[in-house]
Amino acid sequence: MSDDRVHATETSIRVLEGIVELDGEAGITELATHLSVAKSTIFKHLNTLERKGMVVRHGDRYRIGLRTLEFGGYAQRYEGIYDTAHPEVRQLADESGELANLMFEELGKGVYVYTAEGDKAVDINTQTGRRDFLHSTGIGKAILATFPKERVKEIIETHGLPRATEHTITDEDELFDELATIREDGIAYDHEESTLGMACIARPLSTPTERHAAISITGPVSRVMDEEKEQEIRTLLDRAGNVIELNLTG
Amino acid sequence: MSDDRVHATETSIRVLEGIVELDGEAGITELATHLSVAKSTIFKHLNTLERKGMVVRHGDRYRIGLRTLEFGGYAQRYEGIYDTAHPEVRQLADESGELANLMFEELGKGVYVYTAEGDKAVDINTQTGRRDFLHSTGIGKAILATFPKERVKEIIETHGLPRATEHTITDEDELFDELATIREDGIAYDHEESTLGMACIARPLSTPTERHAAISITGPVSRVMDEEKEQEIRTLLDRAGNVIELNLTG
DNA sequence: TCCGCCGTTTCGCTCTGGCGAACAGCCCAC
DNA sequence: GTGGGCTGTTCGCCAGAGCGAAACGGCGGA
Repeated sequence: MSDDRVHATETSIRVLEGIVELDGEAGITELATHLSVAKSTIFKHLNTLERKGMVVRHGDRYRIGLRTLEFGGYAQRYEGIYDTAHPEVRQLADESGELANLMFEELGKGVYVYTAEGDKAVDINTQTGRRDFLHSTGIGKAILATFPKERVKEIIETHGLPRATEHTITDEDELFDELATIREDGIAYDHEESTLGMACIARPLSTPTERHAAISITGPVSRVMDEEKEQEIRTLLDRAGNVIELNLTG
Repeated sequence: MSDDRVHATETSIRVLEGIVELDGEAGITELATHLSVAKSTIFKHLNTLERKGMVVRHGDRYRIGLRTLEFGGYAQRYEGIYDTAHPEVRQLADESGELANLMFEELGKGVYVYTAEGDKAVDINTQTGRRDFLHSTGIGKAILATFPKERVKEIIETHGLPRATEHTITDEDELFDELATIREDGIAYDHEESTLGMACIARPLSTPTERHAAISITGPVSRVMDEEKEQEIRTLLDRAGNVIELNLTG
């Protein structure tokens, strides 16, 4: 590992990040002050990014361009898991009526790689590509449970255990206890740990690749945690998980 | 328009493009020869891109990272059209059983921003984020029909009218005639113009934003072009289009 | 064991990315 | 109208960074 890096590329990416941080839309001066970089610098970067479609301008405002979506599509597709898993996740959404998710780990955080809405699903902004901490969601904890203790410690070191709600697990020991339970049980729960009022039941996927992944169903506590419904969801997750794992090894 | 540009950023993006061109996965030397750039240069760029999650390495192979998917999500979301249109497109897929698409124009090409599969849908690789020429697909022609003639000429100048199949329209005058028909009719057809055996019926969306868009249903010629089914699809597209346009202006 | 391929590192030279300041266009207040 | 303050845009300079060529090291196949 060396510190050979291309500084200009980093600034360009910071420009993209800046646009996101400024609610997806920004002007040149706005970005310059937000990132503490000279206006003229931002100008040049936006110019090149626009030329490549990574950014698009509406008048004098810049937004993230659809070109990024193209690259995103490749990122999805070239993980074999996606192809076999996404129809199952969609079916999960149809059968449960709730929100179904597929998450991959990357750089110690969780990325929603596919999300499907059932007919009763709440309109929470869980959208494709979103990144989330692993410790504060059920689906994230399911992924963490598939990692060796060392790796989990590494992740905690880099990202910490920030609190999302009053129920978020922020204590390291408590987290390790929880992960042990998940490993035994094969299922992870999330009781309002990432969003108040929302619960989530998740199942890790054991994959032949280096990519760690999990699937989950999310919904309002009242619906998802109802004893009968909970059993039904566990069954659905298990079936889907088995199908995916079977197709992957097959 | 000036030629102020950040060369290093362009190389970084070319690296991403290179990975895609090499079927989504590449090594350093491979990329260096493919892009005619020094190995050490590629090395540095990949290092930087990896640190930012734009690229991910499995052993000594590099792939597009999921970080791009995150940016892609923002690109989708910050077009108001997406939020109101994507549930309708999903419903189109469910009702027709075929493939339903939502396309936006960007930089003179068409981007599939949302795609949904019905239960009989063929597994063609029309995936989210894919870019296509506008002249050689039904949904693309629907978008072209919403542009003034000048803009269409510009697009032809930059991208040409490359042939995809023997049925692709490659003559400029013929294309303009076709676009006139589409404007009158409100519906665009694609008879094996982009893929042999496949047909597509599309409807332009008139939006209050600068983004030009269209929706379509795609399937095998035998199914989609059946007279009865064709009428059904036209009705479905019209209903969905009206709902979307109503929600956008409302 | 050697050869060849690949990723990694080193090392200069050149060029360019980044800055600050000046310029230009727009809109609003007055 | 007209001036001030906000944009985006351009100019020119200089340290430093991007890039290439070549050398290094590690792995695997012949």
